[in-house]
Amino acid sequence: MLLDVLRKRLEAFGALPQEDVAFLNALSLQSRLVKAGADIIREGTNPEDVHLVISGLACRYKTLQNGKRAIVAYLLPGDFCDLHVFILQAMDHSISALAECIVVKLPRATILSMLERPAVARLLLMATLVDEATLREWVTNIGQRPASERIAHLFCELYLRMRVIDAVKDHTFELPITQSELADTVGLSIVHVNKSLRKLRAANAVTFKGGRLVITDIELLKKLGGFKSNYLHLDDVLPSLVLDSGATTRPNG
Amino acid sequence: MLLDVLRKRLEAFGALPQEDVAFLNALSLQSRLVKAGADIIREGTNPEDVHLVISGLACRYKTLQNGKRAIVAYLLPGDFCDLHVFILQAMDHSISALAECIVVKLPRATILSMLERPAVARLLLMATLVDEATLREWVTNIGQRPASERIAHLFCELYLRMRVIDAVKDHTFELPITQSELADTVGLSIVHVNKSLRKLRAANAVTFKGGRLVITDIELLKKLGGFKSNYLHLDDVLPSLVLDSGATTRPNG
DNA sequence: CGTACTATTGATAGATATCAACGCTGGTGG
DNA sequence: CCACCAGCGTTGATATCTATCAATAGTACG
Repeated sequence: MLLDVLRKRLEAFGALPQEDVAFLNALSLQSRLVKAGADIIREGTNPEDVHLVISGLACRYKTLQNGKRAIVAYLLPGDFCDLHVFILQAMDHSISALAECIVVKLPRATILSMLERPAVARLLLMATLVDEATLREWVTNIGQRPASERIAHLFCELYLRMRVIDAVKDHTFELPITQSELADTVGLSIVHVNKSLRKLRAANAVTFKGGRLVITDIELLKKLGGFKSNYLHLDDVLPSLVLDSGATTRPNG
Repeated sequence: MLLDVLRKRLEAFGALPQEDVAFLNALSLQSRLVKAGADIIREGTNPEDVHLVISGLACRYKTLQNGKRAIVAYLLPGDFCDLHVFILQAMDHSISALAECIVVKLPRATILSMLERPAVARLLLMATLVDEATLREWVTNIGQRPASERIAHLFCELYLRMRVIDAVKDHTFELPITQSELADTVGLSIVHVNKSLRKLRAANAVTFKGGRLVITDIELLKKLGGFKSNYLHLDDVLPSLVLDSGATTRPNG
């Protein structure tokens, strides 16, 4: 089912009643294929439907008057693009596909029927609040950490988020972005990102190459990035995710 | 009434029915005085009540393992500290009073009764979404703009937010923070903040001294900071706030 | 086989941080 | 009342970090 990925994402925060799962499965969906590099939603518009990423990778971004671009969030499978169209008038940022994406369009009526289900509504709200917490962490990361640590922290976060949706295999996951996009994410120049990545690789922490991230030593990476996972609020539900899964043995992990 | 400031904040996004205003006025409130520098809520706790700032100035902040501090939001009168305690288990950041604050404690039951009123619930959700949009803007600001522009942008934002709660008199408002706190907000060193402030003053854009901000030329300040107010989503409701109020004439403003 | 885009590297320039010193202010205790 | 102290603001000198520039190479793609 297309919405499996949404269920997986929501259940990371808490179990979902069987009837709600059935409800999700019964929805008829209209999906759309978006090519890498294409915009899914553009700033200034007010989308008619709500968009949900099913596969691929997308990002929220802002373009500055000086021509620079800031990537302010990554959207993984199961993430909503624009759940706020109900409340706010116009998009204050754009959303673009970093890799080819499958996106489903959920009519507003569908969303409203989802919100009528308390368990679903609660988990949706929770996901929104975690998005906000993640932004606070990004402000902290970009504002206070030097280049290599900044990148290490981002990689830790993405690693955990990818694990939630079962996208990590053998300490490796697809991260189909260029160094240029990474630079726009962490607020560094391309060249400096390149050199910082080399440092992280030399430290035997992580290798990023060809749109693929190989975590060599997650504990080291966490230490380098000063990473604490509490802001993702997975602790209570999925303690196994919070603890490391690396080569080091952790029987209760 | 203590909650006047909340009403003012909410009505910045849309009118509130008379009966909802009456409802707010009828609430019995327990207020608390917090000294400057004291924590209102600390990371790791799960507050019993929801806190709302009535007067003064507070901030959300995070402390890093390397001892640095990041200020990730300012809380003005009418802002909630921890509306998310219903959903998330523990605070992932702390909240501290920058100046002496009056804070009211709203029992969870009170919040629930507020959420039962559609107009109030809608405006609360809207305020939450604007908080998130503001964080995206901060990520952009800190990540992409050089020092002076970064500070100019922050000042523009605070100027608009202060106007919403009628805290701007004569192009001037109280901003009771130190340069050190400003540095932790924009991700710069104290010394560099000091020098950047001097530049902004020399440009005749803004003067920050003694916890007070005097806007000399708001249009210039906006230009320096590359400021676009759309992310605050005041456009539809309070267009007069969005356009300039400065010496330059703008007949259709 | 060009033509982009991406990655990489070294050299240099520019921005920001750190260090150090000083003055100012408000409070505090003698 | 005065001496002292702590926090804040200010300034200049220096160190470090990061950006920019330039060149090269690899890769995908038409």
